[in-house]
Amino acid sequence: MVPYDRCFRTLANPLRIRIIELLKKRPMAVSELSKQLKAERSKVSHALKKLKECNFVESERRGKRNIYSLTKSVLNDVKVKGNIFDVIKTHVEKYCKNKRRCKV
Amino acid sequence: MVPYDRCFRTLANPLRIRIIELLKKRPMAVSELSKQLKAERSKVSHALKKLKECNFVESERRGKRNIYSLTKSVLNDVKVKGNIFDVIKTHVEKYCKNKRRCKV
DNA sequence: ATAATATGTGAAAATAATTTCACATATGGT
DNA sequence: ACCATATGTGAAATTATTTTCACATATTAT
Repeated sequence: MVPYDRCFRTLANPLRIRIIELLKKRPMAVSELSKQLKAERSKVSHALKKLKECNFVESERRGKRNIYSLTKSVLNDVKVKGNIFDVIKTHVEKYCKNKRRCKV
Repeated sequence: MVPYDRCFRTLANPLRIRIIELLKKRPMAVSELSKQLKAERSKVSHALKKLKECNFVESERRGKRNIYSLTKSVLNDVKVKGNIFDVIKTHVEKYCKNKRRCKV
């Protein structure tokens, strides 16, 4: 079976990529992301859920807000010998072991 | 705008990934891919078309057959300083400049 | 020229993903 | 306790992708 096409599927979406681009600058709450992206709040919520399932982002409660930030997988530089697929493979092996959080 | 979500979209498909995995071994004709994958021939054809549009594969006529092989982008090792997205970016910038072949 | 083999392609049908919206939950302030 | 704010979530409606199939094209051999 193919273990990493789910990661690609999660990345195959303009909104989700734009979220990642925004979070590169700094961690943000859902409402702020929504505002910056001019996108429906619940749309952003759904997008973040999928990003989280693949361990591209993580979240932390701060008061009423949920602050989302990129995981090490996305923030860290890639040190992979191999091609584009090996990069995804590495991500899955390194960051998606917890089946509960990422059923890749 | 997002320039590389199209690449992710193309990779977000089990059949297309399996094709790439097979082509890692050696170049193959459509009918052989179809046989190995136990997938409809025209399904494989459609899949290859998308892979080609994103410059993941290329093809060469040999008699009646069309032999498909992976492009350098997929065969070569990644030497990218950056994260998973920089890898895709590099692919797009390096291999998808010809707008006629890849309208990313 | 005809037949056989290999592949490509458009479009309808089937499936899957995204969007939207109403409602659920959770926290903090009054 | 009640209200306001922030976010999550299920499900229907919408939209996009994949699959299937009939047919088109291309090459080779007879």
